[in-house]
Amino acid sequence: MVTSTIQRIPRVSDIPVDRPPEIVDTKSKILDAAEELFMEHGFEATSLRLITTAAGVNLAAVNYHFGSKEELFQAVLTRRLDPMNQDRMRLLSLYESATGNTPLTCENIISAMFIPALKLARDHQTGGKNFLRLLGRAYADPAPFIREFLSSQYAEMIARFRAAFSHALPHIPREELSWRLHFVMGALSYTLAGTDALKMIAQFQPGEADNDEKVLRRLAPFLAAGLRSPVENDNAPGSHQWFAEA
Amino acid sequence: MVTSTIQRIPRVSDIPVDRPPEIVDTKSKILDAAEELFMEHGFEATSLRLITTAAGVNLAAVNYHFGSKEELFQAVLTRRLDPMNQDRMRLLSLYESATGNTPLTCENIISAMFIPALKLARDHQTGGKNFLRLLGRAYADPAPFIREFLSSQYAEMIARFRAAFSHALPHIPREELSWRLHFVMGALSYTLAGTDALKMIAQFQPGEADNDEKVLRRLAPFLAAGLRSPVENDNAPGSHQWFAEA
DNA sequence: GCTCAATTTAAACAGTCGTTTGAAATATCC
DNA sequence: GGATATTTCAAACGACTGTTTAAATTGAGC
Repeated sequence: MVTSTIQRIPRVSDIPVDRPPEIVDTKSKILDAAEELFMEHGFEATSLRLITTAAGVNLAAVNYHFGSKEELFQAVLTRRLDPMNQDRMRLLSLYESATGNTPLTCENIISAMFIPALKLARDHQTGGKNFLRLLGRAYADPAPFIREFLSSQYAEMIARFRAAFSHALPHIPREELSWRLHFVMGALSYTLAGTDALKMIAQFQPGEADNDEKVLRRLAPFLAAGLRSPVENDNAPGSHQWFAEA
Repeated sequence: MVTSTIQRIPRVSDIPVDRPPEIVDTKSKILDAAEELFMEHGFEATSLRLITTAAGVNLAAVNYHFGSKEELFQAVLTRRLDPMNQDRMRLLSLYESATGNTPLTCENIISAMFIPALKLARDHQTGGKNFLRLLGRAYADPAPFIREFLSSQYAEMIARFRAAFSHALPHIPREELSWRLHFVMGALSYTLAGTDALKMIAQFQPGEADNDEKVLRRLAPFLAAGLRSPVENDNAPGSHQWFAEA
């Protein structure tokens, strides 16, 4: 019964990679260069001169086309983030209509979150890999304008997925579920951001093109198990005490 | 049988908070101010003039006592990170000797990782809360000198805990376990870093002093469930397909 | 071909950055 | 208490920052 619904669920390859026809105007050149350099050095450490030189355009072009460095950064993020979150919500709706009245599984919902990210990770042409790392790092950036921007960009998608998880896991209290969803988002962004930080913990040979995909294939079941885990009752007999107080 | 070993396990309150006797020399004043400002604005966005003004010392004092801005940042990290990781390993050894030949549970090992972090989170006097946020953000910082520094600082602790998890979860392949440990570290650092980012997903009222503790109490069981989850076999019948290929 | 708008360009703006310098002040030792 | 080492200080260094300006160039529309 579960497998019958899963078979009707679309595959990654069904989702077309929309490739805009090689735009080479100044605005796009700046966005591409900025995406790579912001990813590599972070927002503060990347100067406009570095970006405009790499893009082969005049220094003043950034302020002319985007207004300021901050607005350029937001434009870099929103160019891919907005379509990705739209994809996520569309995919979730597709799953829901495919399964009819039977609630989605955690795996379904996580797939709806991860597949659009995977789509970017696989898009070697348009620099999607760069973007995922940039996004993961933007999450941890202390700059208020970045936090507020991401917050507004994610608000709709988060609300949508929280409702889906709430449906799939009716026995988990609302507040607990919010936290678990936060953990999922955190693990995802951290994992996407740290492609080279992995050397710290595991020694893998980088360079494989589909590395991100392999990581997400391990991360998804890990998170699904966490989402489904029974809610701890502090005083229940037999439960683990974790960080017991005096 | 499990509970019998757990009862012998030390409690958080058993671990003394060592409070150095209010050092007020120039070096410490700089470290304290730098810790708070680096946490608030990040490494690049924090100027030495901001730090020295806040510390009430001369601008040249940083270069005199620490050599450079980068070395100051490393000193800020190492001041608390090194003792915390030592605590973690000591606690893990304590658990192991307490349970004798019976392998530790995931909960035990996670406790050994989290309790020293909690100890800092509770240490309102010496700015431990600031430090945890700073640490979480340093994880995601793209600056190579930060990544290399953290990598060397964590190497020993990570190896120690990987061995412990390998003992507790013998059925999980080595590479899979490395990834899961990475997910645990990521979720922990992301959670500690994002005290205000939480507003993005869940709407909580901040200001509670023991907020970090409450979060970790939810995060620990979530991660334990992920660590223990069965290893997925891609082609096994009945297993979820996740991101099915064509 | 002329007009008017959009875009690109070089140059300069007013600051801030991390770091260095050499003298002044303080602490330490015999 | 005088000599010596350590620490503090104000000032300046050269380089780099995001942004603005006004002139030069380009592109359509008619």
